[in-house]
Order: sequence, then structure tokens, then C-alpha cells
Amino acid sequence: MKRDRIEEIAELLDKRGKLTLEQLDEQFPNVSQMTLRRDLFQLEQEGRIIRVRGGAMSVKEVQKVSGEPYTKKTTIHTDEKIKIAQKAASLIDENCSLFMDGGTTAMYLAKELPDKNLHIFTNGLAVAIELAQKKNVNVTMLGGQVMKDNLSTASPVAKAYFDNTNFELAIISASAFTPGNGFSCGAQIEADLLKLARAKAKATYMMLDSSKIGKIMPYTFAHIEDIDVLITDDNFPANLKALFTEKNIVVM
Amino acid sequence: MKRDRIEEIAELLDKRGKLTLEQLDEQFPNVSQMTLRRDLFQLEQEGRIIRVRGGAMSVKEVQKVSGEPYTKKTTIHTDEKIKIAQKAASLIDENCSLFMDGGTTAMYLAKELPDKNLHIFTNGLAVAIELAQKKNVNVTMLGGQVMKDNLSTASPVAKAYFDNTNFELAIISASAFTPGNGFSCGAQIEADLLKLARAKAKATYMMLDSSKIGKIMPYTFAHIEDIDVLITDDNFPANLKALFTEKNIVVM
DNA sequence: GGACTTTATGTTAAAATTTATCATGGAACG
DNA sequence: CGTTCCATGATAAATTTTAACATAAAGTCC
Repeated sequence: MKRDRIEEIAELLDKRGKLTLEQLDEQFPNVSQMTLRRDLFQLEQEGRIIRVRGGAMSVKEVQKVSGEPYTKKTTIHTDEKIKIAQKAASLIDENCSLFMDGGTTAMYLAKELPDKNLHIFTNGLAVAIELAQKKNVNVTMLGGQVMKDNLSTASPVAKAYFDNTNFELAIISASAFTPGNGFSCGAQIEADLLKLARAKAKATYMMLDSSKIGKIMPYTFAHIEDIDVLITDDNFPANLKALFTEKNIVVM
Repeated sequence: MKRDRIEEIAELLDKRGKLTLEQLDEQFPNVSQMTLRRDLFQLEQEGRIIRVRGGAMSVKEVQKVSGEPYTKKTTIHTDEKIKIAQKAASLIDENCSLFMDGGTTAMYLAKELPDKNLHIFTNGLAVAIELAQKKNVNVTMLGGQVMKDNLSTASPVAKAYFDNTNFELAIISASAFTPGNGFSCGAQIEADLLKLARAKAKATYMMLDSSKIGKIMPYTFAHIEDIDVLITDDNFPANLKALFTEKNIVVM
């Protein structure tokens, strides 16, 4: 049907980056050019493609050419992060109240999250915008000074915010991890916030892609025993995994 | 010469996101459309813009979080709002500390603002992201529940934030205005925030495009005499203007 | 099941935009 | 100076997009 065809077109465009109407016509010989045009129009409305003269291109394709500091980051280790985000999304039940940080992995989680009844606290500007798209998700943004490199906020006043709020789950990620130094990040104020979130939550889930392993950043905000679940990718070393499992921490 | 013009076009496109050839023609009345076309072609070759039917768009624009809901709104009365934003931008001096709301007009102001040493408080997610692009601007995001229709936050705790901060200027806009009901908006909590910002600031500048005139929204947050400067467009009725000027309020 | 409405699609003509081509003027250069 | 090169402008031709209407298919409601 219509929707199937539209999805197929979107997929093709994501794959090829750019297609002319002629090429699309070849791919879909059983419908008219006008129909394909209308499909492209709809996809454009949905913000997934950009129509250009002669055809259309995938938004993702354009994003690859990126020069911005934040978007650059999002292209690194994308596949692992998406897989981690998908795993994390599968752990979140309806009616849950949770905290998410503002990192790129959290951004993918925000995208993967189904539109369920949830209440989410976050300090990520981009994360908040992404979540705001979902009708059933209630989003609360934590205020504070905006950090330009990762578009998230942090503030000494955050505690005041947390005082009147409750959440069961903190899903956070780290910029670096070693067994000795634990989970660390690059800003004191960010570390403070994450510590607070961790303390406030009943459980802490850590998303960590394996590229972070062996790195050390200035501020540690959690050690191995502070977390409840570690969500990582297939390249996570077995010997490290043992370190977690022997402390009854689930690694997935 | 040629290169200068091309750079200017690129800059404009980064600011506005998207321009039609007609709009470009207005901006550059001394060259022909064909020349502008050739400039766009060259910029496309350089990978800095994407040409679309009718004009071109900035690559940066596409890289923004996809499918923003407020993009719908941003297409209405765009030209007036940009002009108002430009006027407002010209009023802001270096080293100023100010509050900006999260509306679409504020969004244009954020884009028009030069990269000067400023400290800006805002409750707009998109505004904060836009401002974070500027190296010299220090941005503080106000936290709170995210309102999905306009991507801004509001919270009863905002007062706590304001208590420890100072700003000279509040640049805000309203959803509706009549002489009797003053400046109003659609959410109580938003009205509260704007009132607070107004009270905190030494001066209040109101950005109001003329399409808002005669409309009434549920919550009034300011009356004529509460503001210091009214920034509006050329369609602002003369009789209303008199109402402001007789109270020594600058209308521009 | 039949009459109705809605939705998706195709066809064609009209409108708009882009490309191609050639002509002009001025700057650069010997 | 004369020549060459480049940027620009004007116009016509080609292409693409939009708009309008017609038709077929799919639901929907008694």
C-alpha cells in the first residue's frame, strides 16, 4: 500500500543518499510519477527527506557532511550507540519516571523510545526536543548553564529541582571508563549532576559503548558497584564483563 | 565582488535556514537572478548549501534535529518577524545580560544576534541551541516542564533560579495584544514566568508583530505601561502607536 | 449487500523554475 | 592599444513542478 511504498522510498533514499525521480520511477514501475511525487512530498512534510530539483535526498545524507561540533560527534560509533539505545529502550516500561543525560547515546535512546506514557527528566537540549515530539511522554528539562560542546545543561541549583521530584530510573552514559577510575566525564558540574541523579534514582543503568573503555576523564561520577545494569555493545571485553557480573551487575 | 557576495549569501542562508530566489533578489538588487543562481550553484559545489526548488537552504539547517514541530509555526509571518528581530538585535549592547523567551520571534532574534560577549537567559530549547552556536555568548537555560507546542519550558521553581541571577533586559513577545487586555499568552505558567522576568529586569522590550493585534489569550502578563520599548513592524496601526507614545514608551 | 463517502491514483494542461546560449562590458595583461 | 578572460545580463528552450479534474479502489454505515 501507500505507507509501505513510502517507507520503501525512505529506506532507499537513506541507502543511496540521493535519487532522481527517474530512478524512483524505475524502482516503482507500477505507479505513476505523480504518485511518487506525492510520496516525496509527504516524506518532506515528515522531515525525513529534502526534495531537490529532479528528485530528493535523505536528510541523513546531508547530516554526514556535517561540520558542527555536536553533529560531528553523533557520527562516531553510530551503529554501536544505536544498538545500545535499542537495548536500553527495551528496558523501559510504561508509566516509568526516569532521568536521562544529554549525551549522544541518550539522543539515540530518545529516538528509539516508543511513544509510551513516561515522565522523563533530562539535561540535554537536543534530547528534550526529540522527546517533545512524542505525545505521551512528559518531559522536564533541567536548567542551568548550557555547555556548548554537548548541548546539555548543568547547574549547582539542580539539587533544588530534584528535591521535589521523583524518578525510579537513571539512564546515563559516561565519556570514559576504567576499572580503577570508574565512570568519568569532562566537567565537574556535569559529574555533580550525574551523581545526584544516580543517588536520587532507585536504579542506575549505564550505557557505555566499548570505545570509551580505557579512557580517563577528569571527574569520576560513579564506580562499578554504583550501577545496576551496564548496557554495552558486542566488543565489550570478557574480562571486564566478569568484573561486573561478579558484583551481580547485569551486563547486556 | 563575486566572492564577497557569495560569502554574504552563505551567511544569510545560515541565519535564515532557507531562502527563495525572490528573497535573495530583494537582498541583492544590483545583480541579476542569473548571477545569484550561479552563486548558489557554486556554494552547492562547495557543499555548503543545498539547492531546492525555488531557492536554497543551509546545510546547517538540515543538520538540526529533524522534524521539529515548531518549523510549522516558523513559516507564518516570517518576514515581519525577521525584521522585528533585526531591530531588537540592534538594541543589544556588548556585555549585556538579558532574558529572552522561547517563542519563534525570539528564535529569529537568536539567529540575528551578533556573536558578542553576552549572557542570555532563556526558556526556549531551540533558542538555547541556536545561541549555543555562538562562541562568545554565555547561555543559561531555564528548566521546567517542556511545552510541546512551542518547545519552551516553564516551572513554578523558576523563581528560585531568578533569585541568584541578574539581568538588565527582558526581551519578550506575546501571543496576543489588545489595549484593554494587554499582552497575553496561552499558559498560566508561561505568563508567570514572563511576569517574573519582567519584574527582575531593569527594562522590558516587547517584540510584537502586528498579526497579534486584536487577539486575546487567556493569561495577561503585561500591560502597556509595563514595557519600555515596543518593537513591531510597519503594519502597526497609528492609533495604537499613539497609545504607547503618550506613555513615553518607544515604538520602533 | 448496496449506497455513500473517503482515499489513493492517473492524466493532462498550465505554471514556474532551471538550464543553456549568446552578447556585452570591463578588468587584466602583454 | 589590442587581445583575452571573466563576470554578468538577457533571452529562449528545456525541464520540472503544481494544479485540476477524472477515475478507481477501499472503507463505512445503515
